Order: sequence, then structure tokens, then C-alpha cells
Amino acid sequence: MARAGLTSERVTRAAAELADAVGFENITVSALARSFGVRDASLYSHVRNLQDLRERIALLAAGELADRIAAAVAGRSGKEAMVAFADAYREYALAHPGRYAATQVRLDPAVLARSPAHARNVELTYAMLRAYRLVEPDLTDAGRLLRSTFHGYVTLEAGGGFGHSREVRASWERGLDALHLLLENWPADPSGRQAGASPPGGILEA
Amino acid sequence: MARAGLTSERVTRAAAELADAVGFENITVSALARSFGVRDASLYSHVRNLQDLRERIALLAAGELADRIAAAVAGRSGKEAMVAFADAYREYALAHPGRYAATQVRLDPAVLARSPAHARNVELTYAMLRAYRLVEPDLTDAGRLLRSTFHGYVTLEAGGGFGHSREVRASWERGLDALHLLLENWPADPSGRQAGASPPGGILEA
DNA sequence: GCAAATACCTATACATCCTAGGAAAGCAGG
DNA sequence: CCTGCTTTCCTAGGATGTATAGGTATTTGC
Repeated sequence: MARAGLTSERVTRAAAELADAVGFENITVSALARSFGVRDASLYSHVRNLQDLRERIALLAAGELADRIAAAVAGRSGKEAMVAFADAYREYALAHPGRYAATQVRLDPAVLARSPAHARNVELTYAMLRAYRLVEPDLTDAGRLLRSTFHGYVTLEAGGGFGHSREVRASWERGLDALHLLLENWPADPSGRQAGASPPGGILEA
Repeated sequence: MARAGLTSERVTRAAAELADAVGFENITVSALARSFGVRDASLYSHVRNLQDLRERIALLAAGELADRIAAAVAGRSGKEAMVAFADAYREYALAHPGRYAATQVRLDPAVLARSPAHARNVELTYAMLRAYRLVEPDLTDAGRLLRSTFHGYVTLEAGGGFGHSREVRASWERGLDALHLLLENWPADPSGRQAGASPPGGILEA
């Protein structure tokens, strides 16, 4: 009997495609095995268990997302970079809903720390925000707001939460205009606080 | 043998609590039955199946969330109302992660249309935004942006995406300050479009 | 107190996750 | 070619979960 030629990588890639097709929460080892024409048990030589498989998809997706964003922002700055970042983010999430959902799983901090993909995402966000000349803690606050908005937007859009009364693309563009304005005119801290500065790498995580 | 006194409502409420404890995606009919000291099959008289159970939790949670928000914004307007809305939203999501996750499931449009809870949420959002005197399509765009930000923020926060380098509460408050400013100074449409007006009830759904 | 409604049961079929241990395909070196 | 090792994939089977069919026992309404 001809072998299927399984490896951890191939299994992970197939799992990512399955996730895009049926939803990240609906992937099963059984279905994945069927797609290879192989028994369930055979996959356990390449992947520890279902959770491990999910983590692998998460790392794969984080890397792909970082690649797309990096390519989009290359050579741009200011509002152009912000919009390119946002569009790349949204396009990836909509084109690969299962993979995108994978990027939102809570990873073991040890795994996370060893993931260059996640570090790159943080750096890209930081680099994009540099143009707005914010200083801590505003930088952290603005980064969190921006990231929340991007994530919330694509999640709601993909989940059908927006309906069809107005083109989502148009709303998105206006939203980005508004966010750019917001970042350019970030309000001064009314309480006059200046504490809690975090290191450059700490905007999003850690 | 003494009966457990099951009803659809009690089962749903227990399921909601289970969801808060173990996560919305991890609820099982078996675990729910165990919590009542009853066999799995017994629950199927009160709930059609697992998906039906999830929908019931979703409707329950949407109603609770609308209640909290309504209570919070009562008697307030302008920025006060917006902040009260946002805080109530965030507090509910953090206090009841499983129920909150349930509010994000894609519901059958027929079920949705018949849910007063969802209609109330839409109305509350619309009422809160009225103070900013936006006209369509800006109203829809701003509503989508706001809702995305709230949702994204609490999702990332609950998922541990923010880490501990700066108090999330402080970031949240600064974010709300910024959003208020944004709503007060919503940018004019650069393209001069004016089309796509949606009816009052259509900001968020339909 | 009797009949109808219904709350809860047993039994069963099937899907999925995962482990243990075995067979067979591919790959060395002779 | 053949011998032995590694790796790939297998069968077998236990545990847990979803769901249906059909039966028994408890309540409830008259």
C-alpha cells in the first residue's frame, strides 16, 4: 500500500486548510485523517494531540499574517502604512477565517516566547505606530485600541454581525480615516499620569 | 427517586453557568446532565440538541447584556452615556465570559428577528450614539467602529492578549476618552458620498 | 383516586480522541 | 541482493460525548 507521505508540516498545512473550510473549532483529527486517506491513529506520530495541532496552526497563521503585513507596509509610513497594515490584516482574516481564528488562541507563554512570528507581529505594530510619535503609556493604550478595533471588526464582519445595509468595505475605510485622525490627535492624559511605561516590545504582549 | 425538576429555563441557566466556568465551546450535554445528577438523555426533553442549547444561552445572554447596559445608561447622555455603555459591556463580558461568547454565535435570522433582546441592544446603541448628531452613513460607520472596538477589546483582554505591562483598566479609560473625541470630530467623507443610508434599526444588524 | 401529561430512565448506535503494540515500507551497509 | 534498522502506518480497543427510541414512574388536573 502506497504511503501518504505524512510529515508534521504537511499535516499542519492540511489542518489549516480544513480550519478555513469548516471553522477552527470544528477541525477534528478524524476528518484530517480522512483527507489523507489514512487512519486517525496514524496522525498521532506527527502531532501530539488535537491541542498540539491547533497550536501548530496558530504558529503557522501568525507567521503568514506577519508576512502579509510586512509586505504591505514595506516602503510606506504614516497613514499609508497604517491603512496598509489594517487592510492586510483584514484581508488575511477574511480570506483565511480558520487560520485567523487560530491566531487568537491563548498559547503557552513558553511557546509564545519562542515564536518569531509573534515577535514580528509586535514589532510591525510598533513600527507602524512610530509615525504618530506617541510616548508611553499612550503608545500602549493606542496600540491596544487599534488592535482591538482591527480584531473586533474582522471578527464581527466574518461572523455576519454587520448585515448588508451598507457596504462593509466603505465603513472600514471611513473607520480607518477616523482612527488615523484619532492617532494624530491622541488626547492628553487628563489625570496627568506618566507612570507605567512599558518597554518597546511590550505593547501587545508580555 | 426524587426528580431534579428540570425545565428548559433551568437547564439553560445552568448551561450558562457552565459556559462561564469552562468556556462556551466546552460545554457538553454530559457535563450539564452530571451537574443535575441526571442522565444525558433526560436533557433532550428540555432542549432539542447541543446547538439549540447554545442558542438558548445566546438569547439569555443578549437579554442580560441589554439589561445591564440599559441600567447603566439610564439618565445619562453624551460622553457619560457612552462610557457607561462601554463599562457595562466590558464588565458583563469579563464577569461572564461564557455567556458573552454565546452572544457572538451566528444565529438563524428567523430566531434573531424574533429576539427582543437583540433589538434592544441595537436600540441602546443607537440611542447612545444620538448625542453625537451623526447622520447616515456616518452613523452606521461609527456604530460599527465602536462596536468592533468594544468587542475586540474585551475579547483580547479576556483571552490574555494584553499582558500585564500596563493596567488594562487605565488603557480602557484612555481608549474611551479617545473614542469620545473621535465621535465628536467624526471626519467628513472625503469622497463626498451620501448614499447608503440605513434605517434606524439597521446600524448593527439586518 | 384515576387518567393524562411529562419527567426521567435504560439501551443502543455512532463519532471522536487517544494509547498500545504490531506489520510493512523504505533506507543503510555489506 | 539481503540483512537489519528506522519510520510510517496499521489494527484493536477504551473513554467520552451526541442523539434517538421506547419504557417506567411521578405529577398534575379533574
